[in-house]
Amino acid sequence: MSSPQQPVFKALADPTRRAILKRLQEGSETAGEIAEAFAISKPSLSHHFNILKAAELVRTERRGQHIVYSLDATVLQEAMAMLLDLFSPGDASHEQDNDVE
Amino acid sequence: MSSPQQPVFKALADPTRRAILKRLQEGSETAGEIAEAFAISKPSLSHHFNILKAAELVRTERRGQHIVYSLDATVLQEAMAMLLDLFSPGDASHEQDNDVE
DNA sequence: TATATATTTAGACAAATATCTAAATAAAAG
DNA sequence: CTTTTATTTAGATATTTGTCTAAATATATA
Repeated sequence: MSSPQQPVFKALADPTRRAILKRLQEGSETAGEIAEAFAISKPSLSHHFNILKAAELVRTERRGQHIVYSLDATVLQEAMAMLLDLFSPGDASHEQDNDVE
Repeated sequence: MSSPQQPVFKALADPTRRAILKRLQEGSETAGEIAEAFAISKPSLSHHFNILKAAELVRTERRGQHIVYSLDATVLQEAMAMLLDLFSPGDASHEQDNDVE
């Protein structure tokens, strides 16, 4: 079994992506709206969107010419659970795979 | 203000490092003991230790010729808090800096 | 249909990362 | 004080990552 949350931790490792999630937490936004808030090019943002989508941290929906991004908290919860696990010695009943080859 | 938890998320992004933390959660170990559990070289592990130390996720203590590594959960809690923040729209009273240049 | 707007894909490139082997350092034991 | 054991540092290298510009795609509108 290989770690299903690897893409999530990778996604969270970048400050720009965390900032995107932070914005989306306040409400859905179009790619363009998000792009306005950052100093990097739209293609670069698009690349970050792809990583967030791959990690299932965001969902997308087309609305006319716009693509609306919104937060998907489900996977975030799993990542949290994994971190929580690091706190709680003893209870290893729901141990996760650690993906070391 | 620049993100103080950037090193933590970077540290957590690597599966080997997460596995190291996981082991330490069960109890402190020497560098050598940890190394035995992984298929990579000791210098490579040492590199990972440095990153974990820089993120303040582990502490070290010399015991004779051995160096004992143990988990430091403090910073982990802060990371958790940041993730938790992503869940709770509305309450922005303890908002964190997002470190986008 | 032609044009404008929104977003993504393609391809290039520099910087960061994970890994390795060889050498250095530190402590213990003979 | 020399040797062994434990760990780290140095330096090299291949891969991954974040960024860019230019081009492609998709939708809306004149």
